[in-house]
Amino acid sequence: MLPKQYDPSELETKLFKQWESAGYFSRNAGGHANPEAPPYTIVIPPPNVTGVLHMGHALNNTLQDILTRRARMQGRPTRWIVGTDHAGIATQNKVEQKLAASGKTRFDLGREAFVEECWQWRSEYGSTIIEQLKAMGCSCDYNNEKFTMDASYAAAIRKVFVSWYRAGRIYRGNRIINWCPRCTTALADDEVEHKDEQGSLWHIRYPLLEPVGDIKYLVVATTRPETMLGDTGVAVALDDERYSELLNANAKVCLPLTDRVIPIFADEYVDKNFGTGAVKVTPAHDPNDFEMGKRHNLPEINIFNEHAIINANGGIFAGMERYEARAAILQALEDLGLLEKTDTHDHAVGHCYRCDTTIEPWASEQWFVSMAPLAKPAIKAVRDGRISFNPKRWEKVYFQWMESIRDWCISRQLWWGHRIPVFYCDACGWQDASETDLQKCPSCGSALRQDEDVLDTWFSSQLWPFATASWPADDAQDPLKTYYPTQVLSTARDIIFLWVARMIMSSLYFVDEQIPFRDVIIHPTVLDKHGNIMSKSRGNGIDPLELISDFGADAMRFGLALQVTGAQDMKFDRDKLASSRNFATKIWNAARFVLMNLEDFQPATNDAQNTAVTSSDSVEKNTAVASSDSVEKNTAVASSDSVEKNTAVTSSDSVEKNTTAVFAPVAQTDADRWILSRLAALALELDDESKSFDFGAIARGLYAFFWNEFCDWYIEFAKGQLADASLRRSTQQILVFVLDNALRLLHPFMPFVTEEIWQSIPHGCTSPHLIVAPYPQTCTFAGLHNFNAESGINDVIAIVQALRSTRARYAISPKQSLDVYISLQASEHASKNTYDDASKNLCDCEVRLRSIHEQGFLINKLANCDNVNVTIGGELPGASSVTVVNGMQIAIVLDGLIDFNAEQQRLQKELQKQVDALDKLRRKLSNEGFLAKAASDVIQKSKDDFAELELTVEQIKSQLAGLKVLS
RNA sequence: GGGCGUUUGGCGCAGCGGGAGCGCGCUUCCUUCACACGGAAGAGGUCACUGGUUCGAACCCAGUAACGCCCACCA
Repeated sequence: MLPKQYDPSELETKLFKQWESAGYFSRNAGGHANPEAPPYTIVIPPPNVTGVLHMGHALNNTLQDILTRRARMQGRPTRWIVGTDHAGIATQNKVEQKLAASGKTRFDLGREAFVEECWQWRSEYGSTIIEQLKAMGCSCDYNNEKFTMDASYAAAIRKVFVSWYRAGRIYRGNRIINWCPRCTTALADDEVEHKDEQGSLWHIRYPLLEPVGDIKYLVVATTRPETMLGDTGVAVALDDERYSELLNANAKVCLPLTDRVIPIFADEYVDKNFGTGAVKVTPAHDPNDFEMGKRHNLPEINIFNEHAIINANGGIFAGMERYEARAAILQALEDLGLLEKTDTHDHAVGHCYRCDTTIEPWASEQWFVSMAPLAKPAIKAVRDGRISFNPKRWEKVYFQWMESIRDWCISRQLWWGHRIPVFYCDACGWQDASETDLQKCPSCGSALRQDEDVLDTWFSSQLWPFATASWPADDAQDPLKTYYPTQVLSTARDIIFLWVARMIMSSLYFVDEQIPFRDVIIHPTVLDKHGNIMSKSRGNGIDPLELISDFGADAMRFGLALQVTGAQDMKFDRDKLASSRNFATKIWNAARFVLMNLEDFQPATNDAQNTAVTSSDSVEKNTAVASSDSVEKNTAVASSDSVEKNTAVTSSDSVEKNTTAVFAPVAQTDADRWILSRLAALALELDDESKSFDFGAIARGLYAFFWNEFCDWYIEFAKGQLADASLRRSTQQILVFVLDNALRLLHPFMPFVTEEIWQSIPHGCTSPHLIVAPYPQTCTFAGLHNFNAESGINDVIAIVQALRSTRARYAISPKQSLDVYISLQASEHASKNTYDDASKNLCDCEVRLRSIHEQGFLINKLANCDNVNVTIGGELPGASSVTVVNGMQIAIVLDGLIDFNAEQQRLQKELQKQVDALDKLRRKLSNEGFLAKAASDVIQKSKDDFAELELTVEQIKSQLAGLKVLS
C-alpha cells in the first residue's frame, strides 16, 4: 500500500538507482529492447563542462527524456547519448580565474601546465551538470559519457581538419576578425552579439597638406575616434561634388596627432548622404575600411595590442587603454580646434558572447573554413524534407542564414582546446596539416613547429552526432551503419547557426552524405514571469534543482512540458508548478483509491495477450504507427474500422486481444465502457504523428483524461459499482487496467511517480519496471471506442450536474436526498442519433430511458437522490425545479421549498438565452449561401442543433406555463 | 533596413474557418471512508485595432499599433 503522502524527494533517488543499476539506459534497455525494432537515438546538446543546470537545460532535457522514454517503452533500441563540451573560452576563463586567486596567470604556468590544470578542473567539476541531469530523471546512457576532448574525438577532429585542408576548404588568411580583448582571441561572426548603444558621432577636421582654393580641411565623422591613429586614407563618394575639387587637385591630408600624410580618394562604399560624406579609412580596424584599403593599396597600421591597448604605432598615446585613448585623443583634437561637433548616434556595437566585452575589429592571420560549398547540400537537405525543423518556421531562418553564409573563422588564440594540426618548418618553409603529430620536416629534416592556435569549440561540436558514434571507425561494428542518422535534435533557437547548421553541413560532407538527424526541435526560450530573459546579471534565474526539491522532478517536467507550444518564448513562474505538483498528488491518491479497493482482486488472466504484448510483432506495429504511412492507418482506426469493431464490443463487451494489459477487463456497465472508450480516444490523440512534438497538447490531454474523466467521474462511478457484488470484480479490473495504461502513457512525462505506483499495482505485466513496460498502442485500443456508452454517460453526467446545480441554487444540504423525475422527449426533426438503433425518435428515447435507468444507482449515489423516475414524455410534478438539457426535463421535487418567482426568473433567462441561440441558427439555416456552400455534415449538425434547441425552448416554455398556473 | 514571434476573462496560456476553453486567482458551499496539493456549484471575455476574403472569421488575407526576438559592415 502506498503511503498517504507522496514524497518525491524520498522516492526519486531510489527509483533512479533502480533504473540505472538494471541497465535500462543502455541501447538494449537491460534486455528489454527488441533488437529488430528500428533504433532510436538522440544526442544531447552537450552542456559545457563549466555548466550548471539552468531552466533552458531543464526544459530541453525534459523534452528529450520524454521522447527517449517513449521510444524505449515502444521496444526500440534506444540511446540518449550524453556528454560534455570542453567549452574553450568558458573553461579557460574558469581556470584563469582560479589561478588569479593565487596571483598567477596562465603565462606563469606555461601552455602544457595550464592545459593540465584545465583537465584537472574538468575532473573536479566537469560532472556537476551530468549529476543534475540525473536529478531530473533523464534516462541518458551515462555509462558511455562522451567529452569533446576524448582521444577518439580528437582523432575525428584531426581527420575533419586535414580533409578540409586538403580539399581547400580550410585556408589561412589575413582578415579583419572580431577580437575580444579580454579573452584575447578571435571570434566567429556569429559569436558576436550586437547591441544597440547610444554613442556619439564625432566630426573631426582633417587639415589638408596644402589648401585647395579656400578649402583648408575636410571633416570626417566617426564613432571610434581612437582608430584615427591607424588611418591611412580618407574616402569620399564617387559622385560627390563637394569633394571633386579636392580629388582633381590630388589633395592630401595631414593626419592630426600623427606625422602621417594620407591620400583622399573616391570609393563606391561611401554614402554621400551620411555624416559629412567623407570617411576616415582605417584598414586594420574596420572590415569595410579593410576592403577599401585592398582596393586602393593602403597600408594597414595596427594600433592595438591584443588587450586593445594602443601600441607603439599610436605615438604619444601608446600604452593607453582604448577608451582612455579615445578621451585623450578627443581632448587633444579639441585643444587643436579640430573637433567640429559631436552628435549623438545610436549604433550596434559587437560584444563577446562569452564575456560581453566590446569587440574590437582587428586585422590578423586566422584560419577560415570556406562555407558556401558546404552550405549548398545542407540547404537541400532541409528543402527536400530529409530534415524537418519543428516548428517549421525556423527553416526560413536557417535558409536565410545559410544562403548568405560567410566564411567561418575557426582559429582561437587560446590554450584549452584542439590545437590546429598544422605544422610548419621554419627552416625550409614546408607546411602541412597532419592527422598525427609530426616532429621532423619531411622535406629538410628540421624540427617542426605546430600552429599555436586552437580550434573554435563549435568546430568540435559540429561533429557531435557522428564523432560520438565512433566516426571515423570503418569496421563492421561501426555504430554509424546501424544507428545513424539520429532521430531528433532538440535545442534552443540561439544555436541554430552556431551548432545545428554546422552539424548538418559536416555530417553531409563526412558521413556518406547522410543527415545527422531527421527532426530538429527548437523549443521555446524560458523567460521569467515578466517576460525577461533569465540571466546571471539580472539575477532573475530560477534554479531547476530548487524546483525539484520544492515540487518534485515530475512536477517540474510536467509543468515545463505543459507550456511547450509553438510560441518562441515561455514565461515561467515557479508558482505555475503548483498545479503540476497537485496533479502528481492527484495521480498518487487516485492510485491509493484503486489499491484500497483491491483486497479481493482477481485478475482476468489471459496468457495469449500477455505474449502478444512483448512479442516482436507488436513492436513492428508500433513502428508502423511511428512512420509516415501511419497517418492512414491511424485514420482508419478512428473511422470506419472502429465503427465495425464497436458493434463487436457491445456484443461481447470484452477488450480485443493485443491489449497492453495482461488481462482483458470485462466491461459490464456503461461507465466501464465509457472510461475504456475515453482511454482509447486518449491513446489515439497521443499517437497523432503530426502532434508528436506538441508536448503541451499531449500533456494537456493526459491531464484532462486523468483528472477530469478518470478521477472526477469514473472513480466516483466505481465507488457505486464496487459496492455491488455483481460488479465489484469487473470494476476492480477496469480500475487497474485504466490506471495501468494511464501510468504508461504518463511515464515519459512523470517518470518517478508513475514508476512508484506501477510497482505497487497488480498490472500483471512481466516487465520489472514501468520504464521498460510496453507503451500502449493505439491499434490495440481501437475496439474500445464505444459511442453508445459515451452518450449514455454524457446523459448521466448532465443529470448529475443539473441536480447538483439545483441543490446549490436552493442551498439544499448534500445530506438531504432528492426526489427526481426525468421526462425524455425526442425531437421530431433531429437526425442526431448517438445510438446504434436504426430507428429513431421514440425508440431512441427508449434506449436512452433504459440507459438512464441502468445508471440510476450511480445518479443516486453521485447526486444523493432517493429515486430517479424516468419517463418518455411523462408529466412532471408541479412543485419542482426543472432543468432542461439534452432533450431531458429534469425535475427535483421541492415540496414547500420552491420559490416560484425565482424559478420563473431563472427559466425566463434561460429561455431568452436559448431563443437567441435558436434565432441565430434559424438565420443560418435560412441563408441560401450556407445551404449551398457549407459542408453537408456542418449543415446536418446545424439542423440537429436547431431541432434540439427547438425542443429545449418548447420544454422551457411548457415548464414556465406550468409555473404560472401554480403561482 | 530585413525577417520572425506575441496581442483571447484579474494573471499565465490553449484553441487557429462552423458551440469562446484550461490552469492560477475570485465568490458560495462542503472537512462524506483516494486526495483540502481536495470536492461541488458559480461569477468573469464585443478573442489589440482597421479593412478585406467567405454563406460563416478569435481563427484566412492586407494594413495599423504595442511589446519582444533575430539578422544586417551605414562611417
